[in-house]
Amino acid sequence: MFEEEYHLKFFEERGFVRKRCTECGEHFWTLKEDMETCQDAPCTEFGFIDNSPFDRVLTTGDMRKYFLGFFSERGHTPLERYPVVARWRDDVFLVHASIYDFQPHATSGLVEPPANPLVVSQPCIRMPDLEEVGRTGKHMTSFEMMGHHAFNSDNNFVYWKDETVRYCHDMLIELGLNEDEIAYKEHPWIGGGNAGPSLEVNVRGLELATLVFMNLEKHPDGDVDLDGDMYRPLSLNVVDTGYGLERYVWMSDGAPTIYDSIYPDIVDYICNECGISHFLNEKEYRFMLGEYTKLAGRLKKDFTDDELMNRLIARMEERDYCPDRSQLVTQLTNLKAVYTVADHSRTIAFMLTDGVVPSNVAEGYLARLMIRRTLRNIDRLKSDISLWEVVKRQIEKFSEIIDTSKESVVMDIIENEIERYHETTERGKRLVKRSLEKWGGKSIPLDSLIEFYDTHGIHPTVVKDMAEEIGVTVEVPEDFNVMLAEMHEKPEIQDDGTFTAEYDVPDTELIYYVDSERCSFDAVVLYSKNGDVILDRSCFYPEGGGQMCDQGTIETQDDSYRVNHVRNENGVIIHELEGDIPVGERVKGHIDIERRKALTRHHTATHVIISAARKVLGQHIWQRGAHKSPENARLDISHHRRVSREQLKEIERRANETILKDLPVERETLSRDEAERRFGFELYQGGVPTSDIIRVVHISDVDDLDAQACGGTHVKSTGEIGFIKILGTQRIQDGVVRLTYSAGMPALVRVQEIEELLLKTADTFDVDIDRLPETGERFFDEWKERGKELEKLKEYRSLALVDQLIPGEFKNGVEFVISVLKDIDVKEMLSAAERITSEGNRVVLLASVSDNVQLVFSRGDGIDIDMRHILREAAKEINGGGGGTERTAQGGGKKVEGAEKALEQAKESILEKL
RNA sequence: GGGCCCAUAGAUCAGACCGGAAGAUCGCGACCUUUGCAAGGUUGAGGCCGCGGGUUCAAAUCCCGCUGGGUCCA
Repeated sequence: MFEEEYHLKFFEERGFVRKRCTECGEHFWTLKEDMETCQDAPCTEFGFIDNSPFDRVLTTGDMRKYFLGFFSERGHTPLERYPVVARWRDDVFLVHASIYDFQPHATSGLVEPPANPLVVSQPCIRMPDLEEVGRTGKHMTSFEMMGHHAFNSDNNFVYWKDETVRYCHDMLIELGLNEDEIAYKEHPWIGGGNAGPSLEVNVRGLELATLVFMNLEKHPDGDVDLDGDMYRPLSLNVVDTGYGLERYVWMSDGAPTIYDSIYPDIVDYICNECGISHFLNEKEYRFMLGEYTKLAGRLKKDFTDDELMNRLIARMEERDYCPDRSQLVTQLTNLKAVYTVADHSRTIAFMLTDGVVPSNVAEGYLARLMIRRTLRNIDRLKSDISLWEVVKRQIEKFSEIIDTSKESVVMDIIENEIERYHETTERGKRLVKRSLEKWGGKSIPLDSLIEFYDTHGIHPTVVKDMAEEIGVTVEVPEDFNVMLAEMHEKPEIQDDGTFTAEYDVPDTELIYYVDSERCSFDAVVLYSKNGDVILDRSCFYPEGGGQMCDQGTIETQDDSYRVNHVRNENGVIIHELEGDIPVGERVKGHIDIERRKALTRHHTATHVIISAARKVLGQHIWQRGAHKSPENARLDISHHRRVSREQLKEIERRANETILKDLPVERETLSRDEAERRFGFELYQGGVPTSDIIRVVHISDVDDLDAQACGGTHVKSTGEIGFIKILGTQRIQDGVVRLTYSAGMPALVRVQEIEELLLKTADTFDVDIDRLPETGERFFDEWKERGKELEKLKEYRSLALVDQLIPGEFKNGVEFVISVLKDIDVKEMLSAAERITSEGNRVVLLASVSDNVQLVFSRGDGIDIDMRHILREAAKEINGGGGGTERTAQGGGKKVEGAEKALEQAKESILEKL
């Protein structure tokens, strides 16, 4: 694939030869005629451990600086790194590669890239290799991808394959590498709807960079077939390179594992705390670990741990070391947990400081997953090491690239997560214990194991450990995870086929941006079909940014049409009305200005609220959704705890303070690039605009600057909002809190309503509203007391009832106690019947008449009749039914006048059966 | 965004599948036993069975909605 694409001038000039890897069969370019393999794992074993090919030892900071410097000197603009959570994209949660920063809008050509060419060191998070972390010595969940990118268009060619490879090659040589050692492996690249040729840069078993040349995009009409999908040439050709920062550092110091290279201090700290010896300056130990990493890197993913261990021991014995197998296994198992904690803690640090709030949904879940995994590993190490302590060390260690300002919030979040983890494990343990008791020494069935994990979050290994403590073996199938995955599998959601229609009209002139107070306008009809009317210009604000649309009327010379809904389709405003207006007609539009004003107040109020919430709850607050109607508005924010009453009142107080200060609400139209530079990604709280030019709305305050990219309508100054009343909070998801509030007149109306409710309630109790709480409490207490008293009295009454009913009528040696009562509870009748039938040879047939009829039939132990049958037959007389026990049945019906007859009938059938 | 689960006494949970008088254990109070403690015994208090509807003669139990919580997956 793309074979012809790889014959670069650079390769030719320098005398590279194209070879085929004897292991994997892929082609690669090298200066060394006799190079056999592609120099990537598993074809080539790591050859840099304790044997660095570089001429210097680098720290992560050194390498980052070096790389950025190298490319700056060669005309690249260095960029600040982006957050690890991809707020500007809706297709992914986390940044997996440096190019993600510029997708989809810069790579598609819709938006200019922030610089061209550019260089960045972008922290990335990759979860798919989670299980490999700590096991292979090289996998990490977070890493920095250093990348230099160039965006080539028809009228702006920057550089392409040749220069890219040249840069990479020069840099590696500058680091002291012998150029003979480099292999450029051909590796067609497909992903994210794009494709193109790519070269992997491999040295001594490690892939040091990937140079991707994106020049194709997926398109049904394309004529390039890749894996069954059709692709066509891209208008923009993008140089997408990725250099794994940590790998350079690792290669430079040749540590036995990447973790020992990147986090030696953290690894030491964890080992010390857990009492694990990890002395890399001991020759035998260092050799062992290095060989382990080499083997783990060389063997394919499906190796068994046993095989690996055999080979490792064999290698050690070659050196005349005599390892103890079980000790080795224990040490490596412990190390795996240590490395996992070291690796995950940095990922957690990146995620939380970049504003991810742990949750059960979206990227929040990924954060929780990392935290739980880490805590589980800490548990496995049987240590009381504090996760917060490790994360804190990571934040400090990587302060050059991690935001240290959020420490206190991050600590609070982690503490909260630890608490929850412990609660879940405790609850889980109790559940498992009960289940083990229930299955009484037998193994727990697989279904229960799945339920424990899927529903209660208890990992099967936890169940296994607990079961073994009490001597029960539990089999956890090897493919447990696969089974779970299959369970969750569901049919793919079909594209519903809806598409936005293309209208052949120019974009509508948006009057509401120019003059937000204007409520009537003249316009010409450009299009009208099925009630969808398009004008050349409009005041009508379409539904968007969580703000409901305007309503109003459009008038022609003779008619007036009500505008029910307004929408925006790619810059064209569509007015939905009942009927059509001929194209070309001149019309007058009027918007419902009161509705608009209410919407506007709620929109600005939303900005005020989010700013207040940030101050009260913390800088991690992020808008997860918002809705503004004329009556009220709601704002969903990311937050890890419930918002307390006090915090709520404080947010409300601050919001109203902002109103009282009557601060100007400023609108600015900025280039995307400038807006991002000035305000950061916090601009995109409400979503990411697709345009190059952004409208930024900000409320200037002395100590705060709330800025958002926002297309909604806003008041001129905060005083116009009048008054904000928070109506309530809701936790709509774990980690997401919804605030509902009202602004302006609707807020007052709501306050008045609440006052009404209070007054009405106070009136019922005949007290002042101030005394309502204590009065309510008193009434509730008294109500409970009376309930208890009533219970007692009824008990007495049932005693009296017994005396009143006996003796009954004797027939066939049985004493029949039969009575139709009035307003007696079933409970009383049961109680009386129980007493009566406990001695003598008695049958009790009771009915109580109120709105309906309740029956209680009971008999002494000596009489062998199923009272349920008797009762069900009798209940037919009152259109009812019943049930109970053989000895005592109860039931009832609706036909009050049949009560007597029912008892009579029951007596007859009992006599028949005696 | 999708799935699953839970809410009953101060705490932990039965009861729910299959509707028919609200239960256990721990904790709390009193008394007994004991020099005292620990422990044991006797006994008692403590429940809008999360909220609101519906079905039914009858709902903790079945159905619907809501609220609060847990959990797995993308």
